[in-house]
Amino acid sequence: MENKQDKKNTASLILEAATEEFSKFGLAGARIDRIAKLAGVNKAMIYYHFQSKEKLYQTIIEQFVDKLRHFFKERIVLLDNPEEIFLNLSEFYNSHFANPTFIPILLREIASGGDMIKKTFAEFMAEGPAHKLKAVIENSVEQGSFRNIDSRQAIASFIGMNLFYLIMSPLVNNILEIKDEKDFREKRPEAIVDLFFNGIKTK
Amino acid sequence: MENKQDKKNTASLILEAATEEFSKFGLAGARIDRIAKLAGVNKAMIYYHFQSKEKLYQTIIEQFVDKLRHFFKERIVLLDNPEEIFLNLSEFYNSHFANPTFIPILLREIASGGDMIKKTFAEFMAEGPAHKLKAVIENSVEQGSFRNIDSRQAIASFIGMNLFYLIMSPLVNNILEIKDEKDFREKRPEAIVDLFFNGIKTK
Amino acid sequence: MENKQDKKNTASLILEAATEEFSKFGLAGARIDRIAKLAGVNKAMIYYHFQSKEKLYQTIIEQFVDKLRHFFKERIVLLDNPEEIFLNLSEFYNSHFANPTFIPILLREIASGGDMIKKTFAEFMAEGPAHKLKAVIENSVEQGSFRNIDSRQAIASFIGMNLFYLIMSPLVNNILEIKDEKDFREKRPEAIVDLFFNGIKTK
Amino acid sequence: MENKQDKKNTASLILEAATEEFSKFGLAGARIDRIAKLAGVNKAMIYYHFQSKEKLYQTIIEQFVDKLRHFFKERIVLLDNPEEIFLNLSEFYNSHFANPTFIPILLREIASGGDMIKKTFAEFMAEGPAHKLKAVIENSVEQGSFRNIDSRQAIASFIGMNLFYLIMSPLVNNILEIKDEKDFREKRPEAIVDLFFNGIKTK
DNA sequence: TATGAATGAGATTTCATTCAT
DNA sequence: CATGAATGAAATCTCATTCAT
Repeated sequence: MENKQDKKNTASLILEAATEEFSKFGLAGARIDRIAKLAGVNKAMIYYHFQSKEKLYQTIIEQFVDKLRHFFKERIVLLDNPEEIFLNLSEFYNSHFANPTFIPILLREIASGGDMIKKTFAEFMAEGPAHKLKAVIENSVEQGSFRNIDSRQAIASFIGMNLFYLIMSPLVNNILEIKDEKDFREKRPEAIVDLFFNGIKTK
Repeated sequence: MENKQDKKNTASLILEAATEEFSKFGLAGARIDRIAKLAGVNKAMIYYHFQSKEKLYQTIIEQFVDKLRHFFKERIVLLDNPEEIFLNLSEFYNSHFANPTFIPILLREIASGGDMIKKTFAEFMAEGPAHKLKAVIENSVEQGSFRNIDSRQAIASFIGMNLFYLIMSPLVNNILEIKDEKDFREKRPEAIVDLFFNGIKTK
Repeated sequence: MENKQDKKNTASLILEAATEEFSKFGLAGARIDRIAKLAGVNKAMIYYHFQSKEKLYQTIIEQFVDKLRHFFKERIVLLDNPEEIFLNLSEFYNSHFANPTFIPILLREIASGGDMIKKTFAEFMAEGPAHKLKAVIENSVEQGSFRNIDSRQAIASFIGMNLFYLIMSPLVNNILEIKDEKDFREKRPEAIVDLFFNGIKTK
Repeated sequence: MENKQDKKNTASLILEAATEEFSKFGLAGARIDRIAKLAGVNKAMIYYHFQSKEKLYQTIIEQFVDKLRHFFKERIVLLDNPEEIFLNLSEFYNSHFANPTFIPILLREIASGGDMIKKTFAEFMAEGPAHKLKAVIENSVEQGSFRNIDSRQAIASFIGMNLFYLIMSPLVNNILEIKDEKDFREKRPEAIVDLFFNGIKTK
C-alpha cells in the first residue's frame, strides 16, 4: 500500500539527484558517485538507465526545454492587446525562469556555447516570443501607437530586462541591496512593462 | 636583441593559455595538460609559477576584476547630466563586457555561486554604477523630472537591458536573426538609453 | 502447432548464440549480454540453464569434442590398406575441421594452454588417429614398403599438412592467392596423400 | 654505475610484461593492473607511454611482425638450389616460430580474424616465402625434376608441415608422446625436407 | 521458466601534482 | 627555469551474477 509519492522509480530518482548535481557543479564537475549516493541507488544503475554521464546530462536539458516549450504552447499565443502581451510574457518569464536549480545549468550551457541548448532554446524563443513581439511592435509602429524604433533593439531590451534579473538574482540582490526579494520579484513584471511601454509608446 | 613583444615570459604565456582554456571549459573542465600545450610550456612550469589549478584560476579572475575596476575609475564618476550618465554607462558596458573570452568565465562563476567573483564584482558594481544610478534616479524623481518609480526596479531593468545582450549575444543574434551584429552592437547604447529615458521621465 | 524445427528451446538457443560469441571473442572477450540478445532470451535464463559463463563455455567445448569422438568412432578404425587409411583420415579432417565457428575456439583453447581441450582432444587424437597411424607406418617400414623414417616426424608432418590449411585457411588463401577455395579444399586430401605417400614409400 | 642490463627503461619493461600477459590471457583477458605490477611500474605509466590497452597490444604485434620481416630479409632470397631453399626455409621457420610467448598471441590473432596481423603477416609471407617457393616449384616441374603437381597444394602442405608442430607443439607432444622435444625439434627441418622432397621429385 | 532491475566488485582510464635531472 | 617521467588518488564505466516478481 504505497502512495504515489513513495513509489518513485530509480530513473526519476537519478534524474532528480543529477539535476541537483549538475546545477551545483556543471557537467565536468559533477560526480557520478555523488549522484548515485544522493539518489540512493547503485552507481551502475545510472549507466543502466542513462548509458553515460553525457547522456544523463542531455536528458536533463531536454526535459527542461520540453517543459518550457510545453508551458509556452498553452499561453500568450492567443492574446491581442499589446500591453497584455508584454505583461503576459513578462509573467511567463518570471514564473518559468525562476527555477534556482536550472538557472546555473542554463548559464553554464550558454557559457559552453551549448550547441544543443542554443539550438533548441533559440528555436523555441524565435518561434514563440520573438516572432510574437516583432509582429506586435512593428504593427504598433505602423499604426502610430509606438514610436518609430528598431524592433530588434526593443525586443533585446525587453528580454534583457526580464531575464537578467531572473538569471542573476543573487548578484543583483547583492548589488542593489534587495532584502525583500519575494516582493521585488512579484512586482517585477509590472515594473518592467510599465517602463518598457512608456518608453516605446507615442506620447 | 628581442623587443618586448617577442619576449613574452612563461608566466604570461600560461595566463593567456589558461584564460582561453577556462573560458572554453570552466574550472572543472579545464586541463592542465592542454593549458601547457597551448602555452607551449612544460606542465611543471604551471605549478612552478602558480602553485595549483585553483590559484591559476583565481589569478585570472582577479586580473579581470582589476581591469574592470581600473576602467571604471577613470570615467562616469565625474558626470552630472542624467541622460549623459546613462549613455556613458551604457557605452562603458558595451565596450568592457564584449570580451568573448571573459563572458563564459563570468557566466560560470555566477552559475557556481562564485563567491569570489560575486563578492568582488558586486562590490565594484555597488560602489560604482549602482550607487551612482540610484542617486541620479532618486534625485530626478524628487525633482519631478522622472516618474515616481522604484529606483531598484529601474536599475535592474537598465543593467539587464545592457548586459543581457552582451552576455547572450550568440543566443540573441540567433533568436532575433541579427546579421549585422557589429552595427547592432554599436547602436545598442543609444537605443537602450532612448527607451529607458523615455520610459522613466515625466511627459 | 509448431513443428520441432520451430520449437527450439531456450537452452539450445543459448548454446547456439554462445558458440557464435565465444568463437568471435573468446571466453574472456565474450559478453553474457550479447549472448542473451543474440539468443533472444533474458540474461538470467543463461544462469538458470548454465550456472555461469565458464560452465556455458565448457558445455560447448564438450559438445564439440563429443561430436568429433562420435564421428571418429564410426570410421577409419576398420580399414586396412595404408593408402586408404591416409586418404580416409585426410578426408575426415577435411570434413570435420572445416567448421568456421569452432576453429577460432580451438585456436584460443590451444593458445590458453587449454587444459581441458588439451586433455580431451589429445586423448582422442592419441587413441584414434595417432595410434592408428603409428601402427600403420611402423608396420610398413618393417615390411620394407616405407622408407626407414621416424614415424613421429612423419605423423607430425601428416597432421600438419592436413590441419594447417583447415585452421588457417583465411591466411593461407590470402598468401597463396587461392580464389577457387571450394575446389582447392576438395582436392586437398588427394593432394596431401599423394605427396605424403610418395614421400614416404620406398621407390 | 649501472650496466646496460639494469637500465631498462619503463617503456620496454612495460612491453615485456605486457607481452607475457597478452600471451597468457589474450587481449580481452589481460589486466592492466597485472601488467603494471609485473613490470614494476605505475599503472598510469602504461597510459603515458602507450595510450590504451589496445595500442599497447598493437605495438607488440607490430614489433613481432617487424622482427619477422627483418629476419627474412637477411636470408633465403639469395639461394638457388631447390633443396637448399626448402631446408633453409624450414630452418628459418623452426628458429623464428619457436618463441613460446608469441605463439599464443599469434594463435589468438588468427582466431580473431586479426585483420592487422592477417594483413601484415600475409603480405610478408606472400612477398617472401610463398613467391619464392612458387617460382622454385613451377620451375622444377617445367624442367622435369619435380612431378607435375599443383604448386599451391604443395606449398600449403610444406608450410603446414613446418608451422603446425611449431604452433601446436604442446598438443602434438602430448598426442605423439614426444619426450625428447629438443631433439625432435632439431631434427624436424631435415625430416620435413626429406619427406617433402621425396614426395615431390620425379623418381 | 521468464523478465527487468539491481548489485558489487573490479576494470580501464584520467588528471592534478611532484620528482629527478 | 625547464623538462620528461612518475605518482596516487579518484573518476568513469563494465560486467558477471542475482533478485523480486
